[in-house]
Amino acid sequence: MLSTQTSDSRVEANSTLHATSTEAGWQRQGKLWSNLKELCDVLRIPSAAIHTDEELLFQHVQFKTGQRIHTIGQPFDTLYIVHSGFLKTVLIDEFGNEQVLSFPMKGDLFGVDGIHTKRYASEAVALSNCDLILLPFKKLTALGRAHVEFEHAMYSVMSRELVREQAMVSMLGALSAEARVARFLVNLSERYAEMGYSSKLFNLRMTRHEIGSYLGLTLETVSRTLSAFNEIGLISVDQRSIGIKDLDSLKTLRRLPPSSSRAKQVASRKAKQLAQQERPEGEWGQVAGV
Amino acid sequence: MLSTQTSDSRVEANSTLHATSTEAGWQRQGKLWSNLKELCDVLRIPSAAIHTDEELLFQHVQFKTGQRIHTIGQPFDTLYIVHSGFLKTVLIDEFGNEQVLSFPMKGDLFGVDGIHTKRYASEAVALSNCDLILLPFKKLTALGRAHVEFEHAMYSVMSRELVREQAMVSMLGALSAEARVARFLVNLSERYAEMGYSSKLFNLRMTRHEIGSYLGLTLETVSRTLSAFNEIGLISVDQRSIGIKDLDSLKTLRRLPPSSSRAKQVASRKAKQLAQQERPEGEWGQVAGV
DNA sequence: CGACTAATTGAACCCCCTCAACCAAAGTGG
DNA sequence: CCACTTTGGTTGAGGGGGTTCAATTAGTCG
Repeated sequence: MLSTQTSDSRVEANSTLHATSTEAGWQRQGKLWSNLKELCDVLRIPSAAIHTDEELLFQHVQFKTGQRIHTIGQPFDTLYIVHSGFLKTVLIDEFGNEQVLSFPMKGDLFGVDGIHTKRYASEAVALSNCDLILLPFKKLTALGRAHVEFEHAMYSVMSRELVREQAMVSMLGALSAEARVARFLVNLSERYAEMGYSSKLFNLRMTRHEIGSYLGLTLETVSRTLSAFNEIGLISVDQRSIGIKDLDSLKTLRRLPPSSSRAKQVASRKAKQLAQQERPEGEWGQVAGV
Repeated sequence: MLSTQTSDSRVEANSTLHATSTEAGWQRQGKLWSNLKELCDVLRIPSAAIHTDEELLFQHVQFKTGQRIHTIGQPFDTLYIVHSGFLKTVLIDEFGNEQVLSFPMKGDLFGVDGIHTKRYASEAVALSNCDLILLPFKKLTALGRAHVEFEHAMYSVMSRELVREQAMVSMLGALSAEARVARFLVNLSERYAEMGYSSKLFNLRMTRHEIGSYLGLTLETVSRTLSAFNEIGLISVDQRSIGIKDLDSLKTLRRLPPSSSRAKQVASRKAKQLAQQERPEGEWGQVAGV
């Protein structure tokens, strides 16, 4: 099983470049520079039309677990692209409470919120050792003028971020706690798959508290929900280790419809063998599974 | 199942003659074209460095109350800037439930979510008669290459949208119903002020249901909260008419985790409403009841 | 090994939702 | 003109989903 330990930069099979740093490249000095094509590849931007003879290079920078990449109010001048590793971005309210906004990982762009006010509106913290590509905003705008495709791509990436935020708003506004946790797991699974890791077995990089903050729940509710999913066979849980057992049920898990359907706690407790549903679409899907 | 008035944009017999005095200029055909400077002004973008001799013109288009500007999945090619009027953007889930994402009004940009997938990810509906400026995406990118300031401004506007969404996520994830409604009112008040309207007395353009959807609450909770604010003197409410009475209290109203903050508000209420002890103890926190 | 953080689990509470009744305003049609 | 319907808003009663408080266990690091 792919232990989701410190990120392994060799997972990128598409890139033909020689692996500069062998593995665990972050701590030595990691990769130091990327060219434009590599940058586009990481961002999942079609780099076909990019002039590969471009001289432009983009600096990398490494952060260790717990380090802060930028803080709220700090003057903005560069965007960050995750080359490897895991992070969180948080808002901090007037009482010092953290509100997790996102969990950037490979291919994700962050820092965009700083463009408007020229100061970062959020704080980014490394949840693991990270290798980030620096994308100075000035260089970005210059690139946009030089390469039409790149300009379009940057708009596209920012649009993608906006759509993602919209999905978050929709989720927070309409879904039950169980549905939120289920979607969170499915989302994580898909992102791991995109990154070349196992989508069925992975380790969470964040605490229950951070998950709860991200989903608008308390850490206890997150823990309970994971335990419930474990009991009914949707997943297996052991601390940070998550095994996806029944992806379809997780995907179709919605807000528990009105009241007629069986209580969820009953299902989790004793409904291990009553896996029948007479409805065309049991909102809980196949419970039995294994 | 009931599909909601598909692209048939014909609305109720709203004669073009009878003018709604609030927003003049939309009727007939309103303004037909804006130049770049006007566009920047509406977007609150510094237009100093813009060449005023620019030939480029931007077309306007008018929509009447209830009409749909774009739908989910519709091919994307243009952004919209609100010149006058009020709208809502919504997501529609698999069961047909609307999730309100934003209430665009003068100076706001929408349609950005369509850039990424080349199809609109949300639906925009006019809540009043509207005058919109069309901003074809191709024209935008061309402008960005021609005018450095404009390119920066567009990034800035998109960044602003992202920050706004982040604030929504934070609110939905952490604030109580009362705090959400209070923030919503403060936010509305400020936006009205920016637009030159009164910040103390205005009419809501949206239903309780739409407010609730936007805030992640039910319409009943919104209604009750507004009534409660009315009772303790923070606002005055009469249907769609809102009067802001105590802006500071609205601004400082937060989640009430400990009972201390509740006690404060109770005291505030008693101080202001000592006269009436007759009515049954309201829903406002079960002060003495139970 | 202790000290600390993270996670699990239980019990009680309460905020908000659900369901429901009622009201007001604005159409609609006779 | 007035019944009738529709839409939007208010308010009440009750229940439940999630929080809060609290105790226990597991994992981590000095």
